[in-house]
Amino acid sequence: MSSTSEKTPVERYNPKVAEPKWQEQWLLNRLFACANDDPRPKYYVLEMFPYPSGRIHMGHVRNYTLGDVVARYKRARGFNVLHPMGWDSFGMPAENAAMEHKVHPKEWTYANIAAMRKQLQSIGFSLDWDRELATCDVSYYRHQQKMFLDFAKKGLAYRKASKVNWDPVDQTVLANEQVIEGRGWRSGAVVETRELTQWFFKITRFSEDLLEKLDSLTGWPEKVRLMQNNWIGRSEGLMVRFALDGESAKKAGVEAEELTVFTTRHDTLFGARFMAVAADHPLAKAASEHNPELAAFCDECRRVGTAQENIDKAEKKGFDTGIRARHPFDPEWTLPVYVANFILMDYGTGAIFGCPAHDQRDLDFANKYNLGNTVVVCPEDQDPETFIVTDTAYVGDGRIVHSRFLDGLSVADAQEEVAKRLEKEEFNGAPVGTRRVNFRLRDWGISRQRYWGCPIPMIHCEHCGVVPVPETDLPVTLPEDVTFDQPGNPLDRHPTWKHVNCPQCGAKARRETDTMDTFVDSSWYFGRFTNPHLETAPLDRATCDHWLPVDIYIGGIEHAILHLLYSRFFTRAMREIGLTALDEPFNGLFTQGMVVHEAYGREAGGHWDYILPEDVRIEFVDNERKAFHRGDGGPVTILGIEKMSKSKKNIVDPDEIVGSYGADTARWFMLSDSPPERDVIWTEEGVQGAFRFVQRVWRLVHELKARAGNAEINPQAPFGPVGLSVRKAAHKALANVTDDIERLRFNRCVAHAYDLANNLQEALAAPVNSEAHLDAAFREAAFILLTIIAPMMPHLAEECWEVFGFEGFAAAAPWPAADRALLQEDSITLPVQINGKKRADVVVPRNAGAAEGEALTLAVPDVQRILAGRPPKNVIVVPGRIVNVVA
RNA sequence: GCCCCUGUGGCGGAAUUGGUAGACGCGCUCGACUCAAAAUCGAGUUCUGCAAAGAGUGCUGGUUCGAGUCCGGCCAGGGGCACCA
Repeated sequence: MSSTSEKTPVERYNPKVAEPKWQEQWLLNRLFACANDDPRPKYYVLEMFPYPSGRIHMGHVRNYTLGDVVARYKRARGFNVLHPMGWDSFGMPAENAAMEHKVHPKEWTYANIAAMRKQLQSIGFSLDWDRELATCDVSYYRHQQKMFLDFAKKGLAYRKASKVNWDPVDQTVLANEQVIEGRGWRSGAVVETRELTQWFFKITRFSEDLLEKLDSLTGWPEKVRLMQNNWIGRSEGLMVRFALDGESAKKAGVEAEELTVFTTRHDTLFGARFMAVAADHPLAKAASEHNPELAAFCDECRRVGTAQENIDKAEKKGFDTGIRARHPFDPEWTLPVYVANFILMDYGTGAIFGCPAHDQRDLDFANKYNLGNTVVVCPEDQDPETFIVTDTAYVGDGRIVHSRFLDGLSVADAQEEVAKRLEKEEFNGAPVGTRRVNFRLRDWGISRQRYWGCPIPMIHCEHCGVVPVPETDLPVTLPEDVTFDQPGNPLDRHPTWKHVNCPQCGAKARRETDTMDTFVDSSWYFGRFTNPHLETAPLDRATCDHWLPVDIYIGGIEHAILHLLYSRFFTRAMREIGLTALDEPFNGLFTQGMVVHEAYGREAGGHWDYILPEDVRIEFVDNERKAFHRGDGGPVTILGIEKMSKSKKNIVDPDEIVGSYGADTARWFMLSDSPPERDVIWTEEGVQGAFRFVQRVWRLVHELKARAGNAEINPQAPFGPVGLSVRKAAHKALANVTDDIERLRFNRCVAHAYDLANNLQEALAAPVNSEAHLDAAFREAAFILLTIIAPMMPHLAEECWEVFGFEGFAAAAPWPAADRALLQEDSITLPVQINGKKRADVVVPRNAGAAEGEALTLAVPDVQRILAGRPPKNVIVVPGRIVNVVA
């Protein structure tokens, strides 16, 4: 580059050279390796680990950038920071790849991991790679198998029959999310409801605790706590045992003498008109045996299944079993017992008493079968004699009516009265009523008919039943010689793998061929990171309890329930088997927004032909943004801003961005525009803006270097006006960034950095010939500027650090404290409002009281002009803030 | 249906938590440099208005000396749950 100007232009900053250089230096100097026995206070930063799909996407870049800023900042603040990375590496896509590309899942997965590791390293995340783990490593999942056995011993893992979505073509269980419009998402086959015996984790043992401890998770977003609260779904009610009329039961061929229901509205017991049970209820099954019509009805109910759409469409239907139940307060009063399609077997007892007047579903049902209704709760503003219910049930509060001894009571009092009486009432030697807390939460079914997962270490023996694999035989490893040329579970059709001898009796037995849900793998990896190479146990208790809970856990909101709830369950289960003393795994939780991008397309024969952003050119025509195709120049429609997805082609590849602008630019842009919890819109202009700033910092640092001395700052030195303003700007920025980084307000940190750069540029342009200590002020300002950008743009900071010759690495430098004395001005300018509108300014001494403030305000010419001689009615002086004159 | 969140310039957003609305960035306009472009630098950019001034944080009412912020009622957008007895 040639130059004719006085200043020697600085060569542009080249991230392609600088970034790999510093990444290598950090690694060589082991700056991010973290020791368990370090005496400094600990800080555990964790981002949700990725599935190794093959390439990282912008969502990953955002997620790990957010975590990296915190990790680097906390390191600078003197913490021993644990910031690890791993791979959630079991799961379906590897098997799909095997089926489609004839590549072994293991090979595919580890190749992806290698590629993605390289990508992550190119972005300069300060990760401790010594602790890397993949859940498909035998050294990881062997411990999971051990935990499974320990859980089983404690009753936390068990087998039971349950209904599942079964894909008859792929011959596997599908999760609810994998059933689209009643068909398997891969095969397109109509999904059947099957009753299969599956392995479950007893998450419901901790329902109460999982709910209660939500209150202690003050570092979690309110929204996530609320979602978990709803998911666990606690409700208080009463279990009520209804005696069955013997004669009618006998006629129906049923031996049962009673029917138990769960209710939260026992105050409406006198409004009962019928009873209803689920199609799978034992009573329905027993009665079906003697009644083919009823059996057919029950089959029909089962077929409708659990798909949401069916539920929405389905009409309330029932079938009278002929059985009659006796009212608990009046043996002469009998109620018909129906089998009904809207009763769920797995909530409560699978049976209800129907009170049509005060429950919409019951009312719909009663109206269809002409069962009538009795109003027993009357709204306060209604006359009990005239208040009736026809099509809309009344579910609100009110006075109890038409209910014998309950009349006149409130809903709450009536519930208490009913509970008290029925607790004392006896039937067959036990109380009729029992108070009961019921939860919506159900146990976690973990069996998957898949190959690429953690094998469940159990053996089925004809003589001994289900027998655990002896611990000495662990791990149960996946066989490698498997085929994917036909549907179904490769483990099941492997010629030898499943054939084993029973560990108890030695007879020929069958290995469990189901593997675990991949959510199991991710439910404890955060603990494993604390001691990832431990061979003798999943965790070392002391180490685990030292590091956990995770101080800040960062990831997407989509895991608000599943992963986060499962991890909370696992922590409790691990506590029961003595692995930890921990209450909760994650102290702080941050849910980041998505990376979204404009989508572009052209209409082509009734469908949208999407176009990659890189093939689109944006121009302004008459002040309007227009898009054109870079290839043929034709007009392109700008579609909405959406989540980056392959199908809409609105994706930007991190490698491309890092390749053309560098990692720091990508990181800076990710942090700059939107608050981290909101979606960020990825734009080419925004990236260029970030890149401009990278270059601007580079130039600025060189200009500062040219003006700065080598002397350290002496705060007592007599600074001139420029030096003082430089120092004030620098320390203000430092104080602001410190404050905002602690609260994860990175978009504001970015703004403060811009502010400081603007201020410094202004100061450099100021016509100063000589001013005492100005060189030291510039040196200090450069140091502060680099300190505050270092967590966000670590490579640039490092390169500039070297330009200035500051000591050591920027990445290892301690965080300086802002000089608070510089943040206070001697006199301040207060806005003056007159009747709430800003009209003037007044300059007052920093410590001016209300009286002095008022006097100075009333002396301001503008104020006097507006008041025009009239005395103000009131003057409110908020010291240091504002003055409001009421005229 | 129930529960929750969010509405601020052309755009992303800021506003010390009741105290100067629009920081900072993007975009746009004008100018300087250049043969030219890029890069860079300077000026401007909520709306109406030449200006003085006035209006302004989804709409509407209220509390307050003072409301983007608090309260009531609407409207719009987004999310979660849902035959849960």
